[in-house]
Amino acid sequence: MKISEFIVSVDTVVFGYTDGVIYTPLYRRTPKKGEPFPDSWSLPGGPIQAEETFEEACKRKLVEDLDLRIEYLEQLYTFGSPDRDPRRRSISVSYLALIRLNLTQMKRDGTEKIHWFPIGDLPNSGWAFDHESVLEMAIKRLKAKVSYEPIGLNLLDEEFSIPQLQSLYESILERKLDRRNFAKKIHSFKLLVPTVKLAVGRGRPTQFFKFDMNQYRLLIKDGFIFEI
Amino acid sequence: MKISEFIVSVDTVVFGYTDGVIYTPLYRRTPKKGEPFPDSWSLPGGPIQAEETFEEACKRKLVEDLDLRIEYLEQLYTFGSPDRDPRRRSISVSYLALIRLNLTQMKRDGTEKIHWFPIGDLPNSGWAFDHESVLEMAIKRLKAKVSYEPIGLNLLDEEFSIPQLQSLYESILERKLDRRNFAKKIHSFKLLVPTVKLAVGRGRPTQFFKFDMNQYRLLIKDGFIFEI
DNA sequence: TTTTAATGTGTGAGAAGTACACAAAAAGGG
DNA sequence: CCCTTTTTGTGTACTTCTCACACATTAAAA
Repeated sequence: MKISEFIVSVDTVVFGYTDGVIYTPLYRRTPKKGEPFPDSWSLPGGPIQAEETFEEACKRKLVEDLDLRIEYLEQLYTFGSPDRDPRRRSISVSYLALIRLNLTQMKRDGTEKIHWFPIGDLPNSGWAFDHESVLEMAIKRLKAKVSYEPIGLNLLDEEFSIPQLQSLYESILERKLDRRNFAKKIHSFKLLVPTVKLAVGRGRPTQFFKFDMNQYRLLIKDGFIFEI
Repeated sequence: MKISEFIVSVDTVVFGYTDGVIYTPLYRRTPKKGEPFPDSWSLPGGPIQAEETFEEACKRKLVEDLDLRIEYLEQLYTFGSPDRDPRRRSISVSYLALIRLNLTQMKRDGTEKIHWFPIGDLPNSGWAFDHESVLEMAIKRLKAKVSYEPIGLNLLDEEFSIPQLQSLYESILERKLDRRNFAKKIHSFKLLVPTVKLAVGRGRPTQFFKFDMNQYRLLIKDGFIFEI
């Protein structure tokens, strides 16, 4: 029997959050001889090297191409239909990454080959490979997972307020939540520890919190389920 | 930059159900020159061919090696740490499959290289590659998914009774469920259509049902969530 | 000083989950 | 043939969670 070998790449869907909007960076492919999909939008990623794990490859590419530090990384899905790459058979292991968005860096990217798109306002054509499906799947996964695991926190600063957390959830889930019920639920977990008060902006000053990850891990072992 | 190529395989965790027990078939590797893990237990699977999709490769291997017809197939996870195959870098895209168990076939398998293990009584050593982790992950996925998608039905005959369905759930979830509350919940979905009555065995005869998949798909579009 | 904007907190009604008991139908045993 | 055993089918009360909703507090802006 003939055993074939394939090119294996990683592609990472990165999500960052600021001001009520979730952004994802896309890379505009430069026209190059022998490279398919010139000028199309693609996810950051590329072939993995002989001795690195998938995760290492994701992180390496994100540092090389976007200078990004990842807070959270999970495998999403592996795409490998025989016709996904017009050149030759290729496999793409896709990942979902969450970061704390750095605004100044994001601004800078706007002028280069990287563009940050709000996930509600993505390009509707000009996608490379199957990357539009990958991104769709990542958005679906984020929406589903944020409801039963506290991964959303990786999109916020380490210290955050309840209103900030609520806005984040509202952005991801695309629906309004009741302020009082949200706070009640969050507090019922007893996983937030208050930090210093910050009084920026109008209105009553907001209490800031940190997430108690150790306590969370303990509760998980006892069968606790975080659920928004 | 050097671009490497890798062997890509599929490995499938198959689950079948009968008499209150979930079984999975494992393959005992024959000692062969150049083949790692002689006499170890491995999942059914193998290298994918140049022009087939992952799913096609799964199905082909299961027919070739086990003569199995699949009711349900979903991608599980992709394993590819650099040291998982002692020979060379290899990638395994793992799948989870559900079948309607054929008892006579399962009996026959017992005398050959395939053994069907109850998932509560797996070998505790002698595993090939990372296949023990793959199977663990598949069991976790099955347990989680059966609660919010009606995939368990793929393990039963097309016509089944409520008590049969309940036993299946109890086997997968590893806990007893209340008969009345279970029936109430199942009926509340209005997704079961009664078929002929069968009166085998002692006790009051049982009503059999079919699952109305079309109706289910309609409800899903309206945001309905199946939840046990 | 008054107004405006934002945060913080409690209560009651309805829905859903959970515990629980008795009736019906058929097979097994004397 | 009747009584017992086994298994299925169904309803009700109690508890828990969900969801809608209003007023007090604090500081900036007018």
